Amino acid sequence: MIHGLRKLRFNLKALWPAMSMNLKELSHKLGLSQTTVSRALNGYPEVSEATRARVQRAAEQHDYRPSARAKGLATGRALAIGHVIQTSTRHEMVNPIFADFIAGAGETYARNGYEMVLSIAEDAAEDQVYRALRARRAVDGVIVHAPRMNDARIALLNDIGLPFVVHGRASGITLPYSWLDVNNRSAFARATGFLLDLGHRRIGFVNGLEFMDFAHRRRLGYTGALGESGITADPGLMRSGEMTEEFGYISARDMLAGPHPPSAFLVASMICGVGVRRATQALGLRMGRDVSVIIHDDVLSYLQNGGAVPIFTATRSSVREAGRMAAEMLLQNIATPDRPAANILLEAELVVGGSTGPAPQQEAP
Amino acid sequence: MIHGLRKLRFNLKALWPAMSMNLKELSHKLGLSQTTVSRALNGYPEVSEATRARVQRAAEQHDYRPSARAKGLATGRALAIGHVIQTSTRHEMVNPIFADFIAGAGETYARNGYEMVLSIAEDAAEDQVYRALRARRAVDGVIVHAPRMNDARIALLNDIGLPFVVHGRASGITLPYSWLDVNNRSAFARATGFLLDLGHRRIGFVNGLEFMDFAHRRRLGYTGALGESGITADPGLMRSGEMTEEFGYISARDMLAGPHPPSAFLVASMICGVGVRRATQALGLRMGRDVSVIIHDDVLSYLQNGGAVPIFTATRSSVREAGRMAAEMLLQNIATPDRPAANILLEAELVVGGSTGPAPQQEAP
DNA sequence: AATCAACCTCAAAGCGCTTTGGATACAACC
DNA sequence: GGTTGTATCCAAAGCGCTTTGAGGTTGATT
Repeated sequence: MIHGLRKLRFNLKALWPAMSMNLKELSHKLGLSQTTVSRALNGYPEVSEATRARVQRAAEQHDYRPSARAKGLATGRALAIGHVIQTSTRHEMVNPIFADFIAGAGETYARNGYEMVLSIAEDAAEDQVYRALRARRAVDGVIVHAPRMNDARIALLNDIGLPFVVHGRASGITLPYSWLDVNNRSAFARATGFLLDLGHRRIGFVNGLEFMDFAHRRRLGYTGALGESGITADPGLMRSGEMTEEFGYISARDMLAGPHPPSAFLVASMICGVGVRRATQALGLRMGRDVSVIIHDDVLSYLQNGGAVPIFTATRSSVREAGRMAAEMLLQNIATPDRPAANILLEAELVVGGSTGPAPQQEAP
Repeated sequence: MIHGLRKLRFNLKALWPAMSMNLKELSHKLGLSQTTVSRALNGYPEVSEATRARVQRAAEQHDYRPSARAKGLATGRALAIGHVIQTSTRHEMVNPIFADFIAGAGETYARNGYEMVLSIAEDAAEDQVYRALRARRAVDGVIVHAPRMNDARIALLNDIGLPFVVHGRASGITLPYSWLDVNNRSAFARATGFLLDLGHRRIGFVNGLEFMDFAHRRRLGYTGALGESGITADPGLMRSGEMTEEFGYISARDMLAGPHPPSAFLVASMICGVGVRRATQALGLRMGRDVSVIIHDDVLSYLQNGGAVPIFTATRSSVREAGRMAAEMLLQNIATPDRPAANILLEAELVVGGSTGPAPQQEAP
């Protein structure tokens, strides 16, 4: 029985289709040593140009490509970058930004011969995922997504010595680390200021979950700008939650139903904005006239903010571009281990669309 | 100069942090051979339970995890599945479905100890990406996304002998292959029938790009159902394009502006549906009264179709669940190479929301 | 003719695991 | 006592690459 099992396994391996061309066979075909062929293909100078050309041609012809694992084993580098996506069972939400970020980062990896490996981390087991990634030498580094305030992952990764770049920042962490972030605070302060200039005084704020660092900073921007104009933020005008369409809808609907409804909204994302729009229209209000709305636009490829004329006035910053840049940063960190932590702070652009206008005149009571 | 370069490379490797615990060291610590430790950890019966327990405890304690590459090299399997995401430069669109599908598939992989590797394929170079994946033994199999009609990838993958499962199907391919698909044709036929039953006779169809197989089948469902009711599809009521919000908006706006506007729309996705809604509302029409709308809902986690009461009447099928199932299918195919091609056809559910209602009475001319 | 670079090329030793084909010890059986 | 199991364990041979340290060939220089 035991031996039967073993034999089965063995047979499986034997049945495996003839493995593709490998270095040994290729060098044999060429009448060269493996060393020479390897050197020729990896651009070492110890090989004559004539030989190199011959080798390269043969490699192409036989569609030879070195085995990723053998190469990795020999060189000690994985030539792969990890992205850990968190999918909590509580809120089964996949970050909608993820796909575009990945697409951007992927371009950078492809250009540099790196692979991208994705891991799913369920809730608490997150630490284990990073640890495992490191222990199995599965990746040379990771991108940390969606940092929370005081995010524990940063210390963890420093501890276990796995190079990383954070997309975003983590307030409360004092150690230096590499990050790339949008200036959420200034973006939302500016948007708030824009609404104030239009005469709005009661501005509803539909924010993301505020333990997320970006949401925290956005709130600071919002309250700060109000404060500078001598306005105290009204707790009744602030909502925080997972950024779904439904959340935008409910938040706006409830605020508009209150005794002192806002005349404008500051909204965390395009998707939320769609929900806010649904709420305003359900009440027969027109966006840009009766109610002004500013959203944050991540320039997601599948949810563009209109065509030539933006639908929403928005603070804009491409998450795909962020992906490209973050990946580049990480690859540099890996290539130069002693490099000090690098930081990039991107400023969002304010684009004016049809969703904002002067505050309606206050009706006499 | 050359030697300087070499030395640099060498030094880098030397500087590399002390590699984590490996089998050799662990077995030495335990006073056992590598064989025994390996067997103990991999559940072979030739090891006493006492030894196994001792080994497992030590492994945990030292956070030992076998190197993925060494293991892969030794076993001949990569323990990784590839997903190729296409990002054409023409239309810089990332498939919005992708993130949720991946999340579903990732759960399956995680449960089975597999990794997920993503590759970006730019336009034409797609073949090369699959070839490279195979030649470098980077993955044990791939999931094929977004198949087109007569998709050439299926023949290619069969050729190079890389196990795969298609998410969707490819009309025109006669060879058997494994796939998992939603019954798009019946779903759209049913939705069309639903609208016809409500008295709608002019039904606009906002479809995806029709060289995509799913869009092709949806169209067959739509025209088929119309045909059964003795209605010939009006070319002026059919649009096909990349499924963005803007596309939905423009399509609906233009059709509604025509001489014989439709009283209902069949729409390819939730995102498109949002655009259609924007168009109807811009014209002062109310969804569910003046204009009926049915969308296809992939149950994306970040774009749910409302809360308890669906916003849109929809044909519904969870893409995340599809990811889970497709991944399972692929893992089985890999485990049992001679297994005949498996197919799963999921039926979409029709959920009735607030976006549909009886056709408005025709006004007398 | 001898020497010396400069240029090519190679055999062999890892990288960290799995797997094969024994080896060893102990008990049980005839 | 010798044989046969049975339960444990091990040394060593790969897997496919890179890299080290050396060995050959040329052709030019003394």
